[in-house]
Amino acid sequence: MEEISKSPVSDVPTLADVAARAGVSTATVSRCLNTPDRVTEKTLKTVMDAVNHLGYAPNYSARALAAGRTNMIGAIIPTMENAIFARGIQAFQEELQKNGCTLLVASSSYRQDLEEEQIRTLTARGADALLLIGYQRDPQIYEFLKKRKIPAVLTWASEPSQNFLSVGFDNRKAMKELATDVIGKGHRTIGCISADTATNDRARERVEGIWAAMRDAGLEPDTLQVVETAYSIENGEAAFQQLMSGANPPTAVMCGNDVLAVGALRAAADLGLKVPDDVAITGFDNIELAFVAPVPLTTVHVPHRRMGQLAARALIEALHGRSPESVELPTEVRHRNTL
Amino acid sequence: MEEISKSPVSDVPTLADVAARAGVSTATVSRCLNTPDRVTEKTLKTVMDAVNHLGYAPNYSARALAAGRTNMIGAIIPTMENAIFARGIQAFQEELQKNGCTLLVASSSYRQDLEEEQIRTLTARGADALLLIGYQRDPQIYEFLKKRKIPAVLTWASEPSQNFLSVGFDNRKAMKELATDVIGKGHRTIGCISADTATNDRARERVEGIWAAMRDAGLEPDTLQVVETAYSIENGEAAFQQLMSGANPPTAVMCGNDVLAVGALRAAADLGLKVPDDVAITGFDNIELAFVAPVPLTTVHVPHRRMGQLAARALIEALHGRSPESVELPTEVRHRNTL
DNA sequence: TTGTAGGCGTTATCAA
DNA sequence: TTGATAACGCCTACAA
Repeated sequence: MEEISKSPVSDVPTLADVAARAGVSTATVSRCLNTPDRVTEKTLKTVMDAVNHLGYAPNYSARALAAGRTNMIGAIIPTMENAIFARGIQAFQEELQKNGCTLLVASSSYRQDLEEEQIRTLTARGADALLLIGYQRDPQIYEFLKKRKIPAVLTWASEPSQNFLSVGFDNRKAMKELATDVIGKGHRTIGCISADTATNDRARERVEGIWAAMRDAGLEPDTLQVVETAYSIENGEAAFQQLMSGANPPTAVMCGNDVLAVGALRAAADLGLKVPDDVAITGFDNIELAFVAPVPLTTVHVPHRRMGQLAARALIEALHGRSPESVELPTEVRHRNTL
Repeated sequence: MEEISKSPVSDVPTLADVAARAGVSTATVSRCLNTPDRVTEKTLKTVMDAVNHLGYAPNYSARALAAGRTNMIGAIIPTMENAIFARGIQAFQEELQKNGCTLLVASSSYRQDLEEEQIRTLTARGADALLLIGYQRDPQIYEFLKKRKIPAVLTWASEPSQNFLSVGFDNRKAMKELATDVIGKGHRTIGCISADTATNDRARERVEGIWAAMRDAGLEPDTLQVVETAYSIENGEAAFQQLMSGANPPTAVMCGNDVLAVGALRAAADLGLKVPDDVAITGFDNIELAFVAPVPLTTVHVPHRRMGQLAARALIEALHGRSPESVELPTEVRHRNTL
């Protein structure tokens, strides 16, 4: 990595320039910009005229340094590639913007070590607050954030201990509800395609939700055939094939998300299996893919946009020194044609 | 919008703290961090020990203020909601990260006025460089960037005049190629569902590509039936219905992107039309949706990830004071089952 | 190789 | 209501 050198500074106007032109002090200009009510209407006008004339825009680095606050909020998400997080983050960003904050993003590629690195990077960059996905991470990270007094909101999950601010939903409950429906349809041999349950709390809770439903129905949870794989259509296909070629192929395959489910759907078609007659398949998230799929997917609807919006509000609240409450959003089984 | 007040500053270590602990000056610490080669191995070790012990992390606001550079690069995209931009932006971010830069994002909701506002915001926030989508915008913006000496790369398009740095592809050529195939299949009555051609250069060029192919084939371009609408599956459905209920329903409907095409596909199914027998439908972008669609979509493949990566590199080059060349990436018609 | 010291553009405290 | 002025944390000539 080489040094980046900046070309000779272009002369962008500063507070001092505005002050000079308006014939006031820089302090007054600053007030006009930040607390207009603490200034005479007349001086305000004079100053704003100067601002407009010069095309002045504040230097946020300087402002951040002086004020100890950047108005930037960071979000670290596993990936930007699929619609799962995109919708929520889009809403998050819109809400931030309404409140004068800018979004700083980083992606962790579903890796905990990278996430930790990103957290340090974004905080060093001055992120005033952070949006994180899920709750499972090294306790040191939480200590770090606490020590630095950086509010964080955990999303796409409901933090069980309630020790942290979270705006999300109960993955376990949501999946249990769907699993109960699956079992209600008479399925007794069930398969599951999941993301890595060791590091991904959302994935783990979803699997646990299936187990819970099985127990409630008097089924032996151990009979759930779980295949763990990374989220992608291709992996969903492979996992489905693996499940169906086993000794005791499931009659229903519950997938950790819609992307995997679409893969399963394709694999089923390749195997000549009719969905849902030969095999039932379910998803999770209710992204576009779900209702555009070859067979419209029965899945769990998650209020992504609302979650992003509320997460932003919670963080803004926290930055205002208030103590926002965690919120658990409702999810809802969306019945379509694969169950 | 209310003031955000920060809680009493948590004591995060500063350069001075490190210097004190290592028994050197702040200048030396700064050198250890930025130009390790200009420092004794011994002092480097002493200093780095202190850094680690204190858990020091640089304050980027201060650094930015002093150095006149933030190492943040902004991207303003029409929307983060769908996969069209997500894949490219993800790659862009990954490449930035490799080079020590952080991504700042804003979305313009496909509105030129908002985009302009975002450009000003991100530059005020200190973005060293910018990624923009398309090339059509108020010339004043380009002047503004030039005056501020902020490198910008135009993407998802090839800037025709070659006056600006761009890393993208030729929308016109790409769509012309696809249209030529459509015509080659014998279609003479063609429809087109496009985004707003007045403000969206990519959309406009794609339509022009169809016209060009028609002219080459001796067809009258005016006979192309164009419906303009915002990108969404629902709008694609509505537009398709509108086209098919016209006096002279097309036998082929070329869509401005895959999202619209999927909508068209659904509408066709609702109307009881077989694709491609009764009507051909094409997309653009080749996002996941395209090959998962009820009928796998014939579309134009765009190298999104490569584009994002090269755009990042171009910007980094520019920040190093070099003059990167624009690059036009090849696209390629992906034949599947809807034509 | 290292230290000194000025300055980057704002904010915010304190007087006036 | 306004104006001086001291931070804010770091970088970088310039000296030593």
